[in-house]
Amino acid sequence: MVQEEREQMFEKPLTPSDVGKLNRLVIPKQHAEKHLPLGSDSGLLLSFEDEAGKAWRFRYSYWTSSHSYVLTKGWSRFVKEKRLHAGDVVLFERRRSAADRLYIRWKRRRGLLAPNTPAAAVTSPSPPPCPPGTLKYLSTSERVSERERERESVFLPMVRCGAGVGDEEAEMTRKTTKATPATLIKAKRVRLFGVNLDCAPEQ
Amino acid sequence: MVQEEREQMFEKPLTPSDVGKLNRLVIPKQHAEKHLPLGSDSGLLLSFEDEAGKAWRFRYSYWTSSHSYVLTKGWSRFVKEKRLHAGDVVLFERRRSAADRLYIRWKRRRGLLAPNTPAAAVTSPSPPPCPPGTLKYLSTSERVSERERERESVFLPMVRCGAGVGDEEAEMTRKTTKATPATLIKAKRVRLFGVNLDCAPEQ
DNA sequence: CTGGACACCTGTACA
DNA sequence: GTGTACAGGTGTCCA
Repeated sequence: MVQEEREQMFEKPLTPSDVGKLNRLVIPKQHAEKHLPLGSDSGLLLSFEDEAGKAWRFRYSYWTSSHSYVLTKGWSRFVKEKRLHAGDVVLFERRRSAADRLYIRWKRRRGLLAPNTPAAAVTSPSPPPCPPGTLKYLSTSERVSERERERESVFLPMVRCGAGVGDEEAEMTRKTTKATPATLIKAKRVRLFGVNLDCAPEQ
Repeated sequence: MVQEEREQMFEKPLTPSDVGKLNRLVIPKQHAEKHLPLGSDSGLLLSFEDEAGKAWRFRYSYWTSSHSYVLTKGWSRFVKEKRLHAGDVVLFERRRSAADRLYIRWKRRRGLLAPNTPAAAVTSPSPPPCPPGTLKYLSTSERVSERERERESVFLPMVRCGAGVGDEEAEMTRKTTKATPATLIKAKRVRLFGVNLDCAPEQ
């Protein structure tokens, strides 16, 4: 795959609620306001590309009741397909040369006993459905029902995932990206990150 | 009371959600589209008469997201006053000679052990607030709040209802009523069931 | 401030 | 496999 220069916007370690029945991801306010300005809109559809080139559309909005920015619609499908769990980390990136291209990546939670060991983390680019080399126990509630396994092929409660390993461990730079200040978002054409985007305004 | 010839449009066994906190009744699509055409309107106020002659106005609308027809505004008050529970059945009728006259009736759920026993069902016509001869325990969540008792007078957790019994068991014919095909609904004056109605368009 | 109304959303069942 | 129906939810608005 061609090397595209991307820069990380932010990352978030997933909470139990982020991967639970609430079907939403809370985006820390600081990151949301710096990188994903909502403007005056109540909601917005954003498209992120995963490591396989698959597009993921998420509804992005602000919940006044909880004063938080959230990804709602579409998020639960992502959680399911990627088999994300609490502690796993999602990373949001954008292409440096074209800020309208958004990317989403993920990595397994670092081992609790070796938090600084790079090898302890498994990232998304490999086989997305199941991280390689990990021994994972799926509780009954986590098991994928037979009827909607989508593209998965392993559904045993205890599965040993494929041997494919070796992935560039994303550099976890904490440096804040030099983001364009929040721009007013209107209708279909949106100026985001200083770039005009075609975002479908809801309804 | 004078014998008015009515015909049943449809009936629906209430689900827990229909009588719960969602404050809405889902009307099965087949029945909605056959008997309650919405036309191009997003919402409509329909007035139904109960067995006591009391008028009940419900907001009737279509939820595009779930592709379902629903009664919303006013429905929860009906559920409360009639003490409806999951499994109870609501019946929607119209007068044969004047299709603009809509009626709503209800009956208690049939006993699970004697599903074909007419006496096992209690219907609406008697004392509307509480079916006669029944000993009913209201859980805290079912209790009517002091603030919106409206016309009710009994609010004890455990109440023994009046002695009035004996009601004609409504014939549960499954025959589909020969309904007028959906007619375009516009503004205040509406053609419904082949009859012009004055329905207040919302907003 | 609270509850009702409202317009969304989703998992499941099923044809 | 895909789409439809709907039971069961959500946050937001507003009286």
